[in-house]
Amino acid sequence: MVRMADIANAANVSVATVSHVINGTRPVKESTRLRVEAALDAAGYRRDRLARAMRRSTTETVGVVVSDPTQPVFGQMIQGVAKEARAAGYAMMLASSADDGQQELEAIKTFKEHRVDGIILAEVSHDLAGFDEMLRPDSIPLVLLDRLASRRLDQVGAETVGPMKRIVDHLIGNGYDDIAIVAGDLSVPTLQERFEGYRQALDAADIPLRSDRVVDDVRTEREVRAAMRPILQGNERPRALVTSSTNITAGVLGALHDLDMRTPRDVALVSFDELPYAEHFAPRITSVVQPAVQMGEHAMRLLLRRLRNPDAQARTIRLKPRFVHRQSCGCPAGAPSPFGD
Amino acid sequence: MVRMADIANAANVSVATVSHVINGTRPVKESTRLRVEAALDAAGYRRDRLARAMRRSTTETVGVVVSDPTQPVFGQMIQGVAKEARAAGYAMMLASSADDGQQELEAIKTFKEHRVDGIILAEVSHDLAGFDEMLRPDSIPLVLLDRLASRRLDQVGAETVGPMKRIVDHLIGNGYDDIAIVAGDLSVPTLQERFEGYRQALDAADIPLRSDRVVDDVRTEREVRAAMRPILQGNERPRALVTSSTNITAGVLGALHDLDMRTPRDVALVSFDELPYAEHFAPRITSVVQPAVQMGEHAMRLLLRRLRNPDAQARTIRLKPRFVHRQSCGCPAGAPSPFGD
DNA sequence: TTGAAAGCGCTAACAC
DNA sequence: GTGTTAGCGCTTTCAA
Repeated sequence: MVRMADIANAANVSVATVSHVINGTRPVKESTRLRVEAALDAAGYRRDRLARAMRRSTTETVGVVVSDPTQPVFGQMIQGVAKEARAAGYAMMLASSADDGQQELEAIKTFKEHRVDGIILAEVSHDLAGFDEMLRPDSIPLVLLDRLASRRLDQVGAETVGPMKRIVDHLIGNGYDDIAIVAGDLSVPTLQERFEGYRQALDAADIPLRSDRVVDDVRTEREVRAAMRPILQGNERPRALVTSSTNITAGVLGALHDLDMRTPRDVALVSFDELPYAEHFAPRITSVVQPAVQMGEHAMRLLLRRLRNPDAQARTIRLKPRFVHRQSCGCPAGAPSPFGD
Repeated sequence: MVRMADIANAANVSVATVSHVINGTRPVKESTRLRVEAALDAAGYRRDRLARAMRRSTTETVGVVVSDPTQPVFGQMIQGVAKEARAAGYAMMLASSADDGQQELEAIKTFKEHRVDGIILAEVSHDLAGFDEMLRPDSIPLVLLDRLASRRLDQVGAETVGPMKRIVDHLIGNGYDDIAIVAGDLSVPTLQERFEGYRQALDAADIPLRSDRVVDDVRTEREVRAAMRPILQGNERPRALVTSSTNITAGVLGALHDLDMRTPRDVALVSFDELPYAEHFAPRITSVVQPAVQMGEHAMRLLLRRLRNPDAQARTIRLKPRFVHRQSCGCPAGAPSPFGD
């Protein structure tokens, strides 16, 4: 690699002048500047961000931890972060945690060793040990994405309770009064919130909450699939289902397939989170869609703001999801979307 | 951050000794070692990879460029790279190129500024300017993923011609003799190869290649959707379709939906590349599935090998895709998979 | 078995 | 308007 010293030699100036030409950090006589720029060009000089970071103690790099980059929603968040990072001249380091608190901590430590300026945690494990340490004000700037925690932290998520209530309301408005929720692991805060939306919708409609209509403590697609089979069989089955995440929806679809059941004919379905390419496939599932790309963008912007102003007050941003009205909720075909989009 | 010098002070040794204790780079007397380790622990020392990289001129970081992280197949590749990188103690920088040669070059330059040890290009733009420069032996180690180029480079891809031929053979074996291919942009090498597989299958079956059965020069899902409508209308329509990528398949599904057509009833369909969660949805599309995670793993391993041995001979790895036999190809239900899986 | 010190490439304080 | 130089935190050579 060609260094500043080489350029300085070629242009007959000091390294200081070269540095100032490159960074525009102090006035340089026109003729000198041109000479330096010519030398820079001729040599194909590229700055060494390592040395620069060393000296300035800022790497202009952010670390992003996601639980699973193969899930489209995380790909979208990554995309959003990457876009804003690039615009601000930041590089992005990425690590995958497999939703495991241990690996997540590991990744954070590695990021710190690399002296990233800040960290974005897309879907922090809810059981993250050493979480308190992150709250220490002298710790590295941190933004939480998707799964939120303390309001003392910068964080970006989607609205959950309201939208979930709204799609359950929609089912109720369609005449369903026996609605089950496949809620997933209720110790996860976001899933807990989605359940809360369901609860509120039933409450508002004076429908009693029945524990045999709440499928919780299921984590994987496979578990959901297995758990749903007995529930969907027989005449006692619920007439409508609400699902709380992509994987859960996938598991439910698996169970429906196993039983050769159709939606909305045999059971109505609405889903929080959408499966990719969902618009092309049957069943066409009425869904709440999180604006994942924008969430990533906001997270990066929040981090940049914090880097510029370390003492800024912590901010929590909740973005509105979109409602996509399709057929699985059992509305008459061609009916206008009750969601106003 | 606590520095080595602090540890050296605390343990009453020189920084050299601290360094050697941490890295195990020279024998240290047991008692000294214990004292240093105690001090390390007490202070919660974490090494500074920046300073280390500065001195050793290796960052133990790799750069990955993908064209679009929201596409599951790239998420999978990223996952594979991340896993192997972590196992080898490497950090991963990620940039998204939007399949644009300009942004791709930009990302590569930024990576070089950050002095990454090597770069993985997942789906290099086929029009990448300055490509020759990468072939220069003094350039930074590089591995191509998915879209391959010169055999003088390390690269990892999936087999294409053979598998494509095989699924077209499968259609032919099912009695279809009027098969169209939705080939996408044939200036993209991987898509060109897939087309070649189609051509070979027709050739082997003595079916003439008709230019009105080749839909090329379509790039986006939207373009495919629009282009397919006239082709699918009327009685002259092909009886079977082969699609060359996820986006193309999505566009075809859109067109089928627009025309209220079903597969395999109105037209049979097989797809190269699979849409995520495809197993849960109708139509259930017979597909060739690339082992994207393993491709990512191999790419990282190839890069590590090159870093250890810069003079190793360039290697091209082609992984076998899986065949997933479903209903869209029009085989009788319950027929055994002709693919032997 | 250990320590002193040079130096990786840059930025910025200070001097002229 | 420009140059000299200390120093960021580490690794590693040389010397003891």
